[in-house]
Amino acid sequence: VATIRDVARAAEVSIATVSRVLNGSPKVSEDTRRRVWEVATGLDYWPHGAARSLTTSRTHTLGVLLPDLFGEFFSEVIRGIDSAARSHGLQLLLSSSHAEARDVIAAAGAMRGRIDGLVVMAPDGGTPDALERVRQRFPLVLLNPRTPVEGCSSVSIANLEGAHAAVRHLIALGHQRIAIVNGPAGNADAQGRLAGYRRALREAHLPRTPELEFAGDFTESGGYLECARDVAVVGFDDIASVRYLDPPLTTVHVDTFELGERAVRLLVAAMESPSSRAQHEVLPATLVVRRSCGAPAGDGDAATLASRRVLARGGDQKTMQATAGSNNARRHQS
Amino acid sequence: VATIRDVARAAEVSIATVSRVLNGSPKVSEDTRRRVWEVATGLDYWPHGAARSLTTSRTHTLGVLLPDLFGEFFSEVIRGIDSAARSHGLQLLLSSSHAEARDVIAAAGAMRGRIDGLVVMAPDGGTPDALERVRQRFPLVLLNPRTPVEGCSSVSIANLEGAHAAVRHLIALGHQRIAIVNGPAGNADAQGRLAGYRRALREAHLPRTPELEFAGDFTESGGYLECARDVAVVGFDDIASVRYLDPPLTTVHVDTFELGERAVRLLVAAMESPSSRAQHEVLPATLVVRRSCGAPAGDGDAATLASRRVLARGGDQKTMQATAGSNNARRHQS
DNA sequence: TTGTATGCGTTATCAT
DNA sequence: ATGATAACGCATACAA
Repeated sequence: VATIRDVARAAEVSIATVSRVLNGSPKVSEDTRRRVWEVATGLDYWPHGAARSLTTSRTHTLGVLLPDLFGEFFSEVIRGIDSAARSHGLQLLLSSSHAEARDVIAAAGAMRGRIDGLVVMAPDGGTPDALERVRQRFPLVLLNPRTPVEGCSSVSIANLEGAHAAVRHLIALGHQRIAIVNGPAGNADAQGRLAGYRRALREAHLPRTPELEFAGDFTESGGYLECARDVAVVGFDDIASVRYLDPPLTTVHVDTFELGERAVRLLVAAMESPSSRAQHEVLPATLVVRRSCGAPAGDGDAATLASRRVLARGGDQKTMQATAGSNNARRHQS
Repeated sequence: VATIRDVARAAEVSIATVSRVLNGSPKVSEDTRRRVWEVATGLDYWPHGAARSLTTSRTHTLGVLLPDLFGEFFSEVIRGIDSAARSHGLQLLLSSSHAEARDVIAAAGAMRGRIDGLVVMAPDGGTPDALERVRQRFPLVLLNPRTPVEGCSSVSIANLEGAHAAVRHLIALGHQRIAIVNGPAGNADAQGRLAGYRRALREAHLPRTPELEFAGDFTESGGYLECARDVAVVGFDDIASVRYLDPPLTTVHVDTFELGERAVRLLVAAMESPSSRAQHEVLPATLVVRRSCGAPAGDGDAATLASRRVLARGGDQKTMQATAGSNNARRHQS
């Protein structure tokens, strides 16, 4: 509970001098510097953050707004954000569960004067000009934005390309009836993936079947499909646990950790030179072939059989599944 | 960038009146109240958090110190913390990667003046009197403390009881050689689990075999065991993904979400009445029997066989595995 | 009901 | 090299 004034009194100097010592100003005699340090540690003095940032108008803190915290996807995003922030000596002010635009505004408003910049993962509903109001308060970086915001850096996922590669893979394996279990229609990721899915079908001259386009909710249970036939499955995001499924899930891999890391890098850049132009980075989404579409090594029947169980259990958080009915008449009973 | 003064000027009142309106003071005429509100929203005025908390000495923010952010365990803890905090209108200042005592001190110090209370999950090394220095700054709650701190609420996991139940289960199934893949020796969780493990052995009059007590690191790879025999496996923590393993993992279940939730509840209680006595809650750890120790329904052989694969892939974050060589001479080749 | 003035704990701009 | 002192943006006790 000691303030800078207490230290000054005890060290018999002015508070200005104490401040100089604490901030490592060179214009202090070695003698008093030592004395002040001793007194400060003796009183166990801790500077008051709010007071400090009131004068400096810097908080050394980054705000983070997420729609949710559930599951390995967000977990890794935060870890990436934290890692990058920490390497810049920045703390994290976290706030989640922002479904609507005015939630975002409210949360950002509560952060006014407490952060130097903000990372926002906008919710499905999209936040049209709401983000514009935020942007003129502090530097802003968007994570996977539904639509770009003027003068605002962003980093997003190559959803279209990822889904495209996934469906092409299934087609190459000989599948013809290919379904997509997607996210909500308004969701930016979902839209990109749907576009990739459709493009791949188009390129292969396969018909587009509305009944095979499911608008899920990115949850595990959302991945359930009522289907009694064997299917090949490919997921999206490659969260850690899917490789332990049986069979290991073939997925589109996205480096979620890096997603968060990059956002912070862009944010720091924007903070350091506010005049610099906004940058838009896109994280690659690459196909990782494991065994849920049939084993590469030839024991395809067993793998295909097993893949049915994976599907029945549902997918994973933030997971898109492109499914295909086997047209090779491989049928088994587990 | 509008301050309270700008609003006051534009509304032709004093800043005191603006402050009153913003904070919902009743002693304001309905007329001026409306006018101030209009001007404030017109100027898109956002109160400055640091300034506000400098005068009120309240921040509406909780600090959270964790040793790490990796995996489903911490993910759920944070989610629980966030959920409870949000229900109290509190924000979260997050900081992770605190291995040593002085890391904790440093992180807590950086939070001085920015938080109203602190939740700390102390690292393995333990933080003897370091936490004492923290405690006299703001209300403090410990998550799974290695050793209790005077006047400091805590919530921990019934590690001993959980491990005890797990080992008893294995013994009841007829296993005699039971190993434990644990965490670091200094870790509080690890110590409790080891005690429970040993007690169960003792009660069953089974010999204690030092070679079967492995000090792992709570990571997935740490769960690897070089063993060519079939084993039954039981994990600890019951993170979401283990039920999707094949066979589904029998584990000691801990409500990790609630762990975080409770910590915040205790913290809020301590914040509201600083004079109240410290409370120590213990979260139950109950055995959930799935199939990794043999199927309850009788197809034990197949399940035991499959369980070997689970072990070979390693356990999970924050997972203890009690493993047992089958003494029933059930041997299979996968 | 409203305004004035003081203080919250720092940093920074002046002097000295 | 050091010390007054004025901000920083706001809340509040006290006056009016």
